[in-house]
Amino acid sequence: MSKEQVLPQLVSVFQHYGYEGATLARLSDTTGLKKASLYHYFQGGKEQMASAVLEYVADWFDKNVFTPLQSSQPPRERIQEMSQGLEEFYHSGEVPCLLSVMSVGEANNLFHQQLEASLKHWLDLLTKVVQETGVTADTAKQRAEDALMMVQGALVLVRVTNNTQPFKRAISRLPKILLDD
Amino acid sequence: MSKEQVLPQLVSVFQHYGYEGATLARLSDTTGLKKASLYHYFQGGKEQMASAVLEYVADWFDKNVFTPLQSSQPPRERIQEMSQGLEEFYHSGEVPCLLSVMSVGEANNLFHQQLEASLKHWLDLLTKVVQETGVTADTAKQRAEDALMMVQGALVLVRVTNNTQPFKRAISRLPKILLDD
DNA sequence: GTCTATATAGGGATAGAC
DNA sequence: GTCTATCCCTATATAGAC
Repeated sequence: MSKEQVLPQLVSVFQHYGYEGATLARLSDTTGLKKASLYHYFQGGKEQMASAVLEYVADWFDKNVFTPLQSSQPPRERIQEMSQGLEEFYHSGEVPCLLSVMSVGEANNLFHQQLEASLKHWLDLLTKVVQETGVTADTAKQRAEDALMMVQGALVLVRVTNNTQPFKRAISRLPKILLDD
Repeated sequence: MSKEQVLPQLVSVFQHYGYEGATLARLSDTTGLKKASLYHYFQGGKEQMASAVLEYVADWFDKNVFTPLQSSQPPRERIQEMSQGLEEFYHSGEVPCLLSVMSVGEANNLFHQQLEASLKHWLDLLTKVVQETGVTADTAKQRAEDALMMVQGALVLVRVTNNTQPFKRAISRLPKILLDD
């Protein structure tokens, strides 16, 4: 068993239970590793596990969402690829967003910098893509913000209503929001 | 000291720390009442406190957001009044949304019905208002969903970026989203 | 109605055997 | 590298005095 094998399982627990709800007992049950074994991989304990989880997800986004956004294709195609990455990650919204659950309570103090950096990076890249279509920097930034709000809001709606349609629709409307079709 | 006096303080703790993060110690510190005194008001303990908090907020929304939405004024004015209620409640997004923080982990099991009912009620009322402007039921529902996504997403963005502008802009754009200006 | 004191369980974390 | 056993602290909850 390696760190890379347990991390996705830890990710899932933190996504679904949040930082305080992600108890060592649950992390242990999910991974099949006893608490002491988890401490073998993460000497910093739960806090380090959460930090590693955020880093893991940030890397995943880099590869599957941010890199496509920076490709040499036309804006519309890049946005399309981003959408595919989002659908793959959030599974139509069935998977809660780490950004949202980790920005609460104690966790928000511990990881605020990591969270803010990730979000701002995403916002910056999106803004640049939109700007390439010829709009002003301000307009581009607002559209990028609108797009992220839509995605984040959709994730909340899906969680509460147990209905994945809002997420699917939000994703499908990203091109319209960003490119003003 | 009465239940009505402590409830707003409990609301604040649950909003900022979530269900698992809202420890009795924090609830005690915030209210100035010792734990045993909190149990005097809420014999069902923390679970009942959370439930009462959700009910309190639902009542507040009924009075300050939902009732205005059902007035005899034209749709635009009613939406304007809803926006004022939202601004008052969320303080430009500085106050996290209970719907979002309570739909995580254990709390999501305990309170899912209450949360879903509140959200669906809001969605229904908004849909009706939009429908009065002459659009189809489907279009009205989609716009209502868009509006709520925008608000919820804005609250996440504000929490993570420590910048209230997205929320203010989201609120100001509600008429456009709902009435398609 | 509010308190101190206390009971009981669960949380995070560590020691040390294998 | 994984485990059992254990430590200490915090969390929820209760008993009973004032």
